Amino acid sequence: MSDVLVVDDDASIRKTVSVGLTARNLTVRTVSTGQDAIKDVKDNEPGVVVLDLGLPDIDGVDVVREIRSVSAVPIIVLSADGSDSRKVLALELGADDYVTKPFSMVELVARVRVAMRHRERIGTGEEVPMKYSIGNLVIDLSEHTCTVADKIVELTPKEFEVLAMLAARPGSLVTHRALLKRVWGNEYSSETHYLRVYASHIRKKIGEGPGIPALRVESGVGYRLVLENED
Amino acid sequence: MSDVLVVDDDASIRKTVSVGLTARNLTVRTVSTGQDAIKDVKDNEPGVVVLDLGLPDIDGVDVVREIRSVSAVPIIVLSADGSDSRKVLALELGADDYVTKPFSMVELVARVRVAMRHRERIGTGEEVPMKYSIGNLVIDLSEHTCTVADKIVELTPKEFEVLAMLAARPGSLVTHRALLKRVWGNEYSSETHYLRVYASHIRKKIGEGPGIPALRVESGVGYRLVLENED
DNA sequence: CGCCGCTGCAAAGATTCCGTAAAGACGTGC
DNA sequence: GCACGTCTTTACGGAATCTTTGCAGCGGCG
Repeated sequence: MSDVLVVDDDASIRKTVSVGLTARNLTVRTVSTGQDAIKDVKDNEPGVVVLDLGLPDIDGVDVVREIRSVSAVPIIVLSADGSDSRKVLALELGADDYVTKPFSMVELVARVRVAMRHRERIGTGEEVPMKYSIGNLVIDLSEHTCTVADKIVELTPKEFEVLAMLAARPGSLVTHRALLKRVWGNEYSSETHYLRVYASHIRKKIGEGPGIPALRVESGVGYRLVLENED
Repeated sequence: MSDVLVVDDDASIRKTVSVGLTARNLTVRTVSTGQDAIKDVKDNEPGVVVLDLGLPDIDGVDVVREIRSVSAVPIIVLSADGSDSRKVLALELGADDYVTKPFSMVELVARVRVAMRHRERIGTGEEVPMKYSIGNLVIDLSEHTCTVADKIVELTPKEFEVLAMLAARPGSLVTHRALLKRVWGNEYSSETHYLRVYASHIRKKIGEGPGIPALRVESGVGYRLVLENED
């Protein structure tokens, strides 16, 4: 229930985290590989998983996918640096939070506590969808594919992340800042020219027409994905 | 809950207001000094406060300040004449509306009702609602959209902010200064010509008609969004 | 009535923001 | 090294937005 599974190949991090969390009255179990992590989740149903993305055997993103296929346990991802694009992918796949290394123990403990409180809620129906459809556009997070009218559209990683974030809230405005923070990292939150370029690419790739959502800009604020009905 | 505290040193006004509001099924309590008013707010938590600015003991503006420091109760200010500059000050300190003496009972009752409706919203836990509806006008903050009778109205960022601020307190007066401060920043707080231009744009975009709130100006003071019922 | 402050509105100018293309930088695999 | 895909950076025309300005109308007041 209040046990934490820590997954990291680095023994010193396992030690630090383990000691830190134990000191806060949490039961900790540590493993060093993705295989063991998945097995432990199946066997012991931990309360929270703290997962390093850089594992020796399986890519951390795949571990998230695997865990999500069998459990709704909150996952906190440890990413090597802020620009690691896999952390975004991990979040899209259902990870709940991430912490960038190096991190302070206080921070991690805080996140773990938040995740535990969250956990009580997700059991009650609100699942993280693995697939977003807006008209003929389908973003499949688990397959990591984008299709328009059942035809696969090849997107680069960054294009996919931007589009996935917009597709997660169809019709809603997503600010420049939010997009930049999540896809490029906190420190890029004012480099809006990236968005201009990627918006252009995405539009070209998904095309336009009835049933295809349009990527609309709100000048100076952000972007949104809308399915329009021409009058 | 639906009780009104009337604060005025003039006994005849206390009587008039008291009778008028009671006739509309409202519970009325009257006091004659600022001291008593503040005490009553603390002790009895009235639903609305009707406050005369010209009190014998404490300046009305200070009473507003005091009440605001302990309660979010809507305050309707009574000012001696239209040129009383303290009414603007009172509004900026958090009063919700003002009525100039002499006033008609219908007018005051209407203001009290608006204030009560406003209060119900803040009372029900939803301190910062993500959506404001006034008749057919809906401002959705999370989607960042504005619709009139379910049709999307495209607003520029500044237009949206101005309208959202007014929609957050439907019927209540929002001062020029408050609008300018929030939308343009502190240093623009006297450039009222911006407001004239944007008020014009907003009116043109949301249109007018039954169910559509009107953007009314209170000359020299501020703007308000009111849903009118033409007779 | 004339003056004055405030407003609504329109139009033009200034500024910021966007879309697009194109070229350089970077890493990966051959 | 070379080819390739991706990301980053830059530049510029055009669009959208913001700011400024001018003028007419309205109401209060002497």
